[in-house]
Amino acid sequence: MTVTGDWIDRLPDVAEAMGRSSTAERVADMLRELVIDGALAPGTRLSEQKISEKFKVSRNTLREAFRLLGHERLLVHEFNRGVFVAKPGLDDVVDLYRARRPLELAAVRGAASAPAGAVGAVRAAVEEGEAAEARGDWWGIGTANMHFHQAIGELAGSTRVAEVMRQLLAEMRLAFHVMAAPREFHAPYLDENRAIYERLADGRFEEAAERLAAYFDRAEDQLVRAFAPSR
Amino acid sequence: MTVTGDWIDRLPDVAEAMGRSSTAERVADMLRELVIDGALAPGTRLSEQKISEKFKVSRNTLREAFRLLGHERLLVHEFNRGVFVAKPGLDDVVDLYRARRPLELAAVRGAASAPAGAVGAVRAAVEEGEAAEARGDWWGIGTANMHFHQAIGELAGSTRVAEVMRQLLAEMRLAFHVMAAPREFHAPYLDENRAIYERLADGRFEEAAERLAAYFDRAEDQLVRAFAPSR
DNA sequence: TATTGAAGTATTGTTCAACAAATTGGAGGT
DNA sequence: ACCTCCAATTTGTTGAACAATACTTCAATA
Repeated sequence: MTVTGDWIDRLPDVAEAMGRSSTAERVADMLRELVIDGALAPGTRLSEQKISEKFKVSRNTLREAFRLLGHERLLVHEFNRGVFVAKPGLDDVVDLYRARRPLELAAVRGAASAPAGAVGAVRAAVEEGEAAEARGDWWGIGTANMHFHQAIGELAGSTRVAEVMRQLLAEMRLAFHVMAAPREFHAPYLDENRAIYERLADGRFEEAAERLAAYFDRAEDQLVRAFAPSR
Repeated sequence: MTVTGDWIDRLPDVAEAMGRSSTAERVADMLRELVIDGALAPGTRLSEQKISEKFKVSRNTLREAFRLLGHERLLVHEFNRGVFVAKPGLDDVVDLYRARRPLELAAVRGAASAPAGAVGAVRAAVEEGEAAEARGDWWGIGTANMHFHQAIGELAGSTRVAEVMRQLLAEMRLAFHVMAAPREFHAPYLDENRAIYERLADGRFEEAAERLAAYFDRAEDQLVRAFAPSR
């Protein structure tokens, strides 16, 4: 039995499953959720004192959490003034699309060598969206749409691309809170997402990419228009 | 004279020029330089106590700096164990190229709408490399090469793309420290960089992109081979 | 010999209290 | 309405303290 073999190497990384996380990270997780869900409106100032009292953590720990979220562009840290919930403007939205487009398109075009299960995740996101639509949960549709694009990014099979996508999409989410009528925004894309998925599943990657490109054109255009009033 | 006009808006952001930065950021800057230049070898453990004494900052402030660099993947933070200089492996190098490729290629293909001065930055990087070669400064060649690709990324005209590129390239820099013979690695690409620049300056973007793609193939292949021994 | 267990030590995680430095807001004078 | 000055508030940073965890050492055991 001392012939351990190497099955041990194949064990999943349990590190995270156990409570292996700092309180700063947990605080950051909470704040991230609050920001993304819109509980904290863009532009809101986050007082160190109040929040550290509310969460029962020290100011130092809270500041670590702020640093985390600052790097994700969900909060902006103004020196000697405090941290605020980011308030994406029109220029930010344009910038976001400029970053997303090449990453997502390349991921789809190269989906032939996507990691196992990646296409399945795309399908899951499509169905998640359709389910949300069925029960009239428009915010759920938006969430599913984010999951869809996250899954698209995952096709690239790159940890870093996935990470970047996660950040970009979280910021998109914030942008939706700033714009005029987010409610009707996502629904029209449900069919489009399914169409993209089906081509993906069929191995017609170039077709899928073209559709995705068209999606980007339309979505950006629409979102930019929705931003016209503000900023 | 009260007709201030709007020239004031065009002033450069002075915020950073004045001492407008936290000590945590300054500490992070120093550490970043040390890590990128190889003064701190990959895998090195960074003791909070020793470094905070050396830099004369409190542990709390130092930890904020660690958080910053951790997000850039230059340091890895292992819970309850400390922070270490990241030690990129073969898989990381592959991942880095997977992220860089689509971003840089898209930037070059769309260079027609690059911001003013962006192409000039590419040229500057090319010449910086040639100057370094002339005086036999091989590490300078590597630096110039990073600047070249950073400038390529800048063609996309996106703050976020530029930021992502900066991070990816800093990590590449780390990878070079791990690999076998970094010395001879960069020099062969000097001519290639110039060729790409010239096509860029001539508006032959697709040609430039094709050359860049070929560069990626060669470089990744070569780098992966250089990693064979370790990890 | 190799593995397990039980100290003791060193390091990180987190909190707290204090003070310096900067921004904000308003009172008061012009 | 505008400017100056002052006070209140908030952030920036420090140092010390304690808890929780990891690392080391060494003895005991199979």
